[in-house]
Amino acid sequence: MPDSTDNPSDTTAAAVEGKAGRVLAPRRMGGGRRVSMREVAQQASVSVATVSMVLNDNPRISKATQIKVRRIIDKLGYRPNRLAQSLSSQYTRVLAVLLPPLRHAFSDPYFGELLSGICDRADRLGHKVMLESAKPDFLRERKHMELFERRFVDGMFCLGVNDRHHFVKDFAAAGFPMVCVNNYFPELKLDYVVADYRSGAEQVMNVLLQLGHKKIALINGAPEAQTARDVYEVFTARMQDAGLETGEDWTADGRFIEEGGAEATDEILERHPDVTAIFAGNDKMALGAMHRLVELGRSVPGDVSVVGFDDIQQMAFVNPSLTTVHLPLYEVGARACELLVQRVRGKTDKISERLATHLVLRDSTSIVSGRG
Amino acid sequence: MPDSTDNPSDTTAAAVEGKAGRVLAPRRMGGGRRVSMREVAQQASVSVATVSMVLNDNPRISKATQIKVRRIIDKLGYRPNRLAQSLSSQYTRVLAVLLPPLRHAFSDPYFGELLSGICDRADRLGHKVMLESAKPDFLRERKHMELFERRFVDGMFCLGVNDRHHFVKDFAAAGFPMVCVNNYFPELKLDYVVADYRSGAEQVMNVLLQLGHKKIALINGAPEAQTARDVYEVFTARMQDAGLETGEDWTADGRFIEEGGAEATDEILERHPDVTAIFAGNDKMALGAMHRLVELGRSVPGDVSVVGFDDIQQMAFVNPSLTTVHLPLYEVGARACELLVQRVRGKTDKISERLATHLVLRDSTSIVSGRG
DNA sequence: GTTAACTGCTTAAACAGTTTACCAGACCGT
DNA sequence: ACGGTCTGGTAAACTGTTTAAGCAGTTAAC
Repeated sequence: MPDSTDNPSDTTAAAVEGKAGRVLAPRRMGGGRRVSMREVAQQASVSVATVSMVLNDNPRISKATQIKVRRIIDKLGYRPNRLAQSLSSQYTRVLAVLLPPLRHAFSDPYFGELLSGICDRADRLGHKVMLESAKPDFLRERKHMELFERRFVDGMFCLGVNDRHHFVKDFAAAGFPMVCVNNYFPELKLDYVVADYRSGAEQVMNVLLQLGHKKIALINGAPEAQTARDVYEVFTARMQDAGLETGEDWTADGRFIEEGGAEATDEILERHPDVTAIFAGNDKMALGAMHRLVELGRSVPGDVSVVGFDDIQQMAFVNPSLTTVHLPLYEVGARACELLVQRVRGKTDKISERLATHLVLRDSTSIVSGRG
Repeated sequence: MPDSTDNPSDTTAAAVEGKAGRVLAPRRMGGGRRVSMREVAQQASVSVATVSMVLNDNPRISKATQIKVRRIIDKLGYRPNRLAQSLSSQYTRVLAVLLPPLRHAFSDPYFGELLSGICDRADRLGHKVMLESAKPDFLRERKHMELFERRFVDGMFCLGVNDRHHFVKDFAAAGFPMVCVNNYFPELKLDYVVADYRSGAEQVMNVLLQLGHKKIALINGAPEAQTARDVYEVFTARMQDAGLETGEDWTADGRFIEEGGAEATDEILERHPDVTAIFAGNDKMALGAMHRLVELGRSVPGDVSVVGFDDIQQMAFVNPSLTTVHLPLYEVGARACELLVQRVRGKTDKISERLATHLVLRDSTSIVSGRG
């Protein structure tokens, strides 16, 4: 297929291309001729300062000049260069989202929902969003600080952080706006927006106890996260309140992933074959648990009820559909974005919010079976 | 705060500040004192041009000066301001990802995987990634062009685009680097990287036919996408090759979502209650189909085999685990990123690639049942 | 009728780098 | 001793905005 002559005998195509008598000449690729404020000013017979003020709706410009300049702007198709704007003004109007360096973190619907909320709201507030992954190298080279120091961004969202991530303190120390999204650090005084994990866990325990379950296990993820500890505490407290057996051996770590949920299920079944309900700290672990249970010949919810947490998209469509706690992740992201923008604009008082959660009853839970 | 006397009782600070008796005074929050190239130059007793050349490893700088300047840079903790860098140089080193305006697009693992690949590779290549959603307003206001014109970005990825998205032509017309990620336009000569949908579909058809299926239905998404048409064409061709019944009524639109997959399944069952296999154009529709089948009392794969497409994360853990075509979405994203960066750097010859796909056999498929 | 305030715009100094053109001194051959 | 080529560096122009300070001309105040 060596086709050295391109488009032979094609005389019409170029003309057909249409619109603006093409053949835009050699000017460097990247679009025609860039128009600067200078040229607008010249054509309008005013100074660049005037053009700038017109663009910023400065009231010191007369109506007449406004219109005259705007007309020229439209005529020339002028677009202000935002690098220059940001350089001389205070703001970049860009926010960064720092994601944990998990394998393919973006494809996790949990982070996806948060991200959706952040991006949509940022857009509405006139901000751009930049993505970063908190890899070890990234942090070691202090790139998270560089983002601010080199004026890439005005503010930062931290997702999926926990007590082991000491870098979260750096931002506050340097005075850079940052908000933790869906996690918090009671002792650190950082800005945050979270879903109400405690309330969600309470609702789960209520329904499981009401269904008559007495042998309930908890599969949880990183205990380094305050939200995970919240769930654990509620679980333990409610079991004790009900006078039921609890403790370390009724808990297993599922690392917040499907495989982990499956393995944790093995552990639990080994220690307590008579378990009748499993409460998982997120939906992915719940899915792993259900999968393993079915593999081992236990029916869900017939033999064992399973409850998840997060309410990510697919969970309404797995078999059986999963009972879970709906977290308003989209809203958490959106709200975090609003608060961060306020911070960037100079708001100084403490910023934190807790959004309500609610249980979604589906088919993975049922009244305890005979032997329970 | 009327402070008519400037810097009262401050005799030393002003002198220390250096250069132009500054009076930087109440420096706004956002980290301590920002160091500029100027100050590095002064302390090192060289010109700013020299400092700039040191930073850019210009060979015209002597080893001695290199070291001297770098020492000062480290001492002062100087970080070049990238707004100024981008303003005077050619590049911003930022790429944009344009996502379709689907409800909560980010939480779709399909886009997530592509995004992961893009971001990881961009990071390695020294580029930042910005997120945008192609909402109607966004396009109407030509914000997709503004991103380039206002020098926000050097290049752009388009995800989830199809023939209805006329804006994809705008980039090429204006000479802005853009690459289509996992879709393509045979007649448009745009840069793209795709997974090999045809080969994937061939593999699916091979296995279904080998398992003895004769009544096979296809649930597909937007026929406006070339990749979807590829799947459809292979499906039809292979059915005809095998002398089996095919046609419009053996196909249904599932809009690429779970609900759509479920509804499409209803349609198909109504038209052909004797169907023994369903081939879905993506995993979400396959999940919806399985859910509906089970709901209606048909067992998977006992009564009906189901095959998906994409191989998104959770599909190994649903019940039954889904047989599907693995698309190397992460690699597609990563490769697209490499190609886009080449384009940005001036590469001019056509850029396009097709990455291999392979079938992943799991538990949602089996040999055709008795009556088949 | 002079001073004061306001209007509407301009000038020029930031902002923080890159890059081109030039220049002084060292080195070299004749 | 003199012109030519390197070397390593500098000064200045340039990127495209914002914004503080300044300045005519008009109006209002006393």
